Amino acid sequence: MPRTLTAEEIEDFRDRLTDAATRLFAEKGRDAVSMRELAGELGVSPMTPYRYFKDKDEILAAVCIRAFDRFSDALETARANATGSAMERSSAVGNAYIAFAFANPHAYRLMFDMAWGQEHKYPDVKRATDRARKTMTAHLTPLIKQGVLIGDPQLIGHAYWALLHGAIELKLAGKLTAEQDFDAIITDALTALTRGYSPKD
Amino acid sequence: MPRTLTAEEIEDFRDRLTDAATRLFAEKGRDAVSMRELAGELGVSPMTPYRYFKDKDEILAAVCIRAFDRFSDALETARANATGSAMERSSAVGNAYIAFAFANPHAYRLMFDMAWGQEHKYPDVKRATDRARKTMTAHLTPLIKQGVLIGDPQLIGHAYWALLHGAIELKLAGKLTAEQDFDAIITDALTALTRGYSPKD
DNA sequence: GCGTCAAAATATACGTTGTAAATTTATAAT
DNA sequence: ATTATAAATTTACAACGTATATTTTGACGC
Repeated sequence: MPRTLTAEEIEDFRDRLTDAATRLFAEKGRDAVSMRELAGELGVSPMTPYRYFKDKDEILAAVCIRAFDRFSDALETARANATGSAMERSSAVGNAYIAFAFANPHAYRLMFDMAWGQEHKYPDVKRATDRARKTMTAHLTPLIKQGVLIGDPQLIGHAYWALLHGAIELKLAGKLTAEQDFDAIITDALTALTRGYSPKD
Repeated sequence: MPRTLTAEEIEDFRDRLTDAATRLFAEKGRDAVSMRELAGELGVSPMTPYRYFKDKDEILAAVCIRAFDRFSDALETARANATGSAMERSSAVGNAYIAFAFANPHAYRLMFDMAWGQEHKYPDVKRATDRARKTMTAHLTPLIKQGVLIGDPQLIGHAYWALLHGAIELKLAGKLTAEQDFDAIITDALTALTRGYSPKD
């Protein structure tokens, strides 16, 4: 009988390949990295990755999931380390969101490019997304409980999410010029949105 | 002496090819349409488009510019046809924005995918973007003049832009589930943002 | 009208891609 | 040691964008 790969060996290979893919995608973008280059990075022949991943998309999905998890980690850490009022701690989460996106633009883009209407193919992507969603909305509950913000936490969370995501995408896509400064826009818009969700006066 | 193409003939071919590309990209997405298929659509050999466009990216840029122009047209038409208060007419522009994005998801994505940090290569893309930017902010000026909204029109315009764009991208990327309904989110968020930019009570 | 010359169009070809299929290598059980 | 087979590699293929080579075409001087 031949040697068979253990679950740990499989997991280890997948991890190493996902790490390499994450690094290379971050440097050059998704389409600029070939399967051959990816395999070469691990010192194996071009077809070996296909024993561990169905195809390139599945590797992409793994990178996407990892990115979402690092993202969630970053937000949770930011919140855990933040001090001050509930509002200040929530701001720290927002800042961490922005910092992650600009520190990892390719990964950030991949997180929202994966699937495009076929996310059902990779349920783990959905799981990672849902974790991030919870992370992004959880910190709002205290604010609403305290009456600092008024409304449905889910709706408020997604409003902030959409605003941050949109501003970041505009910036990454080069749609904001020097005059349309990202920091000025996001500061102003976050202030307005927060004011809109605040109680009267 | 051989026959040489007139400026109109060149323009005509470019138009026809851009139209075909727009249609095919809309159906199948950018990467699913090959140069060979594109040429076949016009009944010419695979290399003929290269006499009229430098490469596939330049065709993409042309499609992107056309999309931005149709987009600007749609917003301007919506505003021109809208009746009621300045606020109601601005809402019509927002609705037209959303309608365009969901009616032309691939074109919409292409508008914000083009370039990614190398938009300087296609100055016409920037021109088309700037027209859209003006269209999106122009209708806010009356609102500010009337005191319905308070703030810098550029900043307010980009806040709405970011919010709409972000929510649309989240929806198109499949990040909003049934429970996280797009209409509920965008309605709530737009209301809050508008309230945030409104004078005190 | 006819050969001529260059623009326009096409045909061919190349390197690269993702990956299917065929082949080789390596190892656990007999 | 032989054998069976998982794992890895090699080979191969179709499709891609496009560079280069070739053919077609039509306006000009004669």
